Amino acid sequence: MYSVTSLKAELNERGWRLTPQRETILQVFQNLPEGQHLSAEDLHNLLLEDGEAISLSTIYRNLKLMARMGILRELELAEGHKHYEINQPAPYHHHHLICVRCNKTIEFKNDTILKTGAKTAQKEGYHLLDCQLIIHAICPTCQRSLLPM
Amino acid sequence: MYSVTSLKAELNERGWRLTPQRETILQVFQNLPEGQHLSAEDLHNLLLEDGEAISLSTIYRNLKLMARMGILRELELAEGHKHYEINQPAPYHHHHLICVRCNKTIEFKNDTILKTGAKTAQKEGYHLLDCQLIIHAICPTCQRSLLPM
DNA sequence: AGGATAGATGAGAATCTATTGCAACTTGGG
DNA sequence: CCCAAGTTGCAATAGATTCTCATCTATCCT
Ligand SMILES: [Mn+2]
Ligand SMILES: [Mn+2]
Ligand SMILES: [Zn+2]
Ligand SMILES: [Zn+2]
Repeated sequence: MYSVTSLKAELNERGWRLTPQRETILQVFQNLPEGQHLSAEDLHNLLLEDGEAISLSTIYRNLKLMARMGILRELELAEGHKHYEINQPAPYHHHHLICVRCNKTIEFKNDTILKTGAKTAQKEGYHLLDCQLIIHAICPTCQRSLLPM
Repeated sequence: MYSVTSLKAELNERGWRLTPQRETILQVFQNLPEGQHLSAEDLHNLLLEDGEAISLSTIYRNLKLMARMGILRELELAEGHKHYEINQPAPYHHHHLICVRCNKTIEFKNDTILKTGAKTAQKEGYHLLDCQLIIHAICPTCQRSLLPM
C-alpha cells in the first residue's frame, strides 16, 4: 500500500513538502473501511474528534492536491459536495452505482473497465490519474415511493 | 430522437407540465453539435443571445429535472460547475477523458461499458438513468508545462 | 547544526454556483 | 371556460470551496 515514504518522495520531487497534516490525511484514508467515503467536512470532524485538528482550508487544499497526484479519488456521490477515497489499483479498484434520489451507493468491481480506461488514456498520451464508471440510477426503494421528484 | 411529444407524455404521466421553457431547453440540447456541453450559465447566455431568455432559476430547476428523468446527462467536466448534454442511446452514447489541469476533454465510445452499466443497475434493481466512464488524467500539454500544480 | 527560502498552514473574509420563498402566471383536466 | 396544482421570475439566501495574508516550517545549503 502507498506509503508515507513514497508520498514524501513524490512531493519533494515536485518541490513540495511532506507536512504532518498531509501525513495524517493519508493515514486516515488508508485506514478507512472499504465502502466508506469522506467529504472535506467529514474528514475535518473526524480529525476533531481524534484531537488531530487540521484547518478546513488545509483539508480542502490537500484533498485536491492528493487527488491530482492520483493518491485519492474524487467522487460525486451526492449533490453539493465531493467525497474522497483512497485510489487503489487492480484488485481493489471499483466503481459506483448511485441512486440520484437518496444517494444510496453500491460499489462494484470490473476489471475490463480499468483496462479500457488505461488504454484510452495511453492512446491519447494522457497520464492516467483515476478511472471510474458512474452509474446514475434510481434505487428500488425510491422507485416505489412515487415521488415528488 | 427524443421528441417534444414524448417529453410532454413523460411529464404529464408524473403530474408535471410541458412549458415553453422546457421545450426550448430540450431543443437547444437536441441541436447542440456533438462534443459540446453546456453549463447552466452557458445555456442562459445562449438563450439570451437568441432572444429566448429563460430565468436562471428555471434553467437550474429544469436541467436537474431533465437529468433525473434521464433526458440529459450531468457531467463534471470542470471544477465548480456542472455541464449537460443530451443523453443518447447506444451508437451515440460515449464517455469522457478529462485533463484535470486544463479541462481539455476527449470523448470516446465503448459499447461494452454501457452494457456493463445496464447489467449492474438491473442486477441491483436500480432504474438506469445514465452510465458514464470518467477518466481523470493529465493531457500531454499539461504534462510538459511542469507545473505550479 | 544554524540559517535562508520557498512552501504550507490557519483563520476568516470573499466568491460563486445553486437553491429557495413567494407572488403572479400557466398548464392540463374536467 | 374554470380551477387546482404546477411553474416561472426575481430577489434573497445558502453552502461549499477558494482566497488573502500573516505566521510558521520543511527542505536545502553551508
Ligand atoms: Mn468507493
Ligand atoms: Mn459528451
Ligand atoms: Zn434511492
Ligand atoms: Zn491539460
